[in-house]
This record gives sequence, C-alpha cells and structure tokens, in this order.
Amino acid sequence: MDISSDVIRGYNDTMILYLLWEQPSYGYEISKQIKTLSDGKYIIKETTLYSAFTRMEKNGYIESFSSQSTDTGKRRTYYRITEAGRKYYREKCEEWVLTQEVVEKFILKGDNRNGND
Amino acid sequence: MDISSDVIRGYNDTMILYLLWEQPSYGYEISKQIKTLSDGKYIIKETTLYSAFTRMEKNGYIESFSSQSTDTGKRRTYYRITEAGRKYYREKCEEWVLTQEVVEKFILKGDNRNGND
DNA sequence: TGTCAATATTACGTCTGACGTAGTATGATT
DNA sequence: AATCATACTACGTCAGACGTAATATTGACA
Repeated sequence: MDISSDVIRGYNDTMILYLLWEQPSYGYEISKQIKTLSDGKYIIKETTLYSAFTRMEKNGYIESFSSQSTDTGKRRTYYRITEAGRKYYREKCEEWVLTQEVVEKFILKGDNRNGND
Repeated sequence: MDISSDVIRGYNDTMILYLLWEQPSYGYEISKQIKTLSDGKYIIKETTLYSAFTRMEKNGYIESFSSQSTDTGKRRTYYRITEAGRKYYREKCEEWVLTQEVVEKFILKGDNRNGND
C-alpha cells in the first residue's frame, strides 16, 4: 500500500519547510530525511522535490544559495527558510489539523465495514 | 481558515462513497450531508461533486439511476455504491491512516513553533 | 402574478501539483 | 573502466479541483 500523491499534494511543501526549520539543507539531503522520518513509507520523487523548491522560492518561502566547497566538494544549492516560510508552515499545520478532523468523519478504521454489511 | 482542496483532493470520492454506503443518494443531498457532517467546515463545490460522480461511475464505484416521481416531483439522478466502490472505499480508509501517520511526523500542533524559535 | 431563493444538474475551460522520462555532471567505489 | 551515489535540470503529461455560466423546476412571498 502506497501513499496517495493526491493527499500529499500541497503538503510536500510543508514537509520540506519542516526539515528546513532548524538549518538550511539541499535536495538530496531533504529527500533522504523524508524517507527516514516517514520510516520509508514516503519517498518523494526528485521532480516533485525540485519543483517544490522552485515554487517555494518563487513564493518567498525559501531562499537559495550555492556552495562549492563542502565536505565532499560537490556543488550544491542550499535552501533556507524565510520568515514568510515559517508563517506559511504554521498556517499549513493549522490547516492540517482542521482537514484531518473533517476527513476523519468520513473514514472508518480497523474492522468497521470490512465485511458485507 | 479554509480547508485546502489539495488535501481533500483524492478524498472527495471517499467521502461521497461513505455517504452512499447505507443507501443511494444524489448530488444536492450529498453536498448538504458533507456540509453537515463536517460541521460546516467543508463545503464541496458543485463541479467537484458532479465530476466525482462521473469519474466514479466510469470507474465502476457507483451506478446511477433516474427518478422523476419523488416527494418533490423533481428529476434527480441517484447514485448507488457498487461492490467495487465498497472495496475502493475500504482501501482509501487504510491509505488515509497511513498517510496521516506520515504527514503527522512533519506537522507541529498547538504552541510549538508559534514563536520565533 | 412576478420574482426570488432553493433545488438539481450540465458544459466548458483553466490551473496546479505530481510525476514520467530523460539528460548532465561529479566524486567514490569496485 | 565501469558503475554507483550524489546533485541536479528540462520538458511534457495527466488528473482533480474549481471558476464561470447556463438551464430547469418548485415553492415562498409580496
């Protein structure tokens, strides 16, 4: 059973902002963190991730900066969360709580409706 | 604060199937039930609702039938959930639980991160 | 009697985010 | 030398949500 990209839709940005909260990071690192934090249940697609960066930078939620001389020596584009990004994140969290409450009303868990009732 | 249509996306079908579980229903009725059940927090758009009907009928999750002579006398298109629809609903419920668990890891509730930390 | 609100649905077009496919380039490993 | 992991970028497609609008019936109200 996979996670529906339709639900995650609109929350990829939120997840990324969460991971950028404490310090800047970059694509590959973020993608690995998402996998780890979700216990391997969610693996974000590269294109989804990088298009999220582009979108969020355009929206002013993150800022990018380059680094050539890291530990490995590879070029990387780092992203840093902005104040607008923090605000947006907080709003999305509130929205999630609300949304979850609503969807729950229409969802039955466990053994309910597993038979032919 | 409104509910993001991006999260609901893909779960409108699930909500509708939930409401069709016990007995057939039709557009207007369903839309009112969604509003009521969600305590007015979610109001499904007409176009969203009817396009969901079309999609689900195409997918075999629901079947339609007409009725001219109801209590009011208005023409209506009723929808009835199929076995495939019940199966799909159950799957979406399981998926929701999983998805929710994942998203939760990236969401902070209440007072966390409300300041400038 | 005319009009308005609520009911009940359909048509058409746009937008956005996710993602498939593919390509580029470097450093590390075998 | 070949392959893998890293670190992206470009381009195009698709589906679901939704904006706008049109249509038709019934009941209420003035």
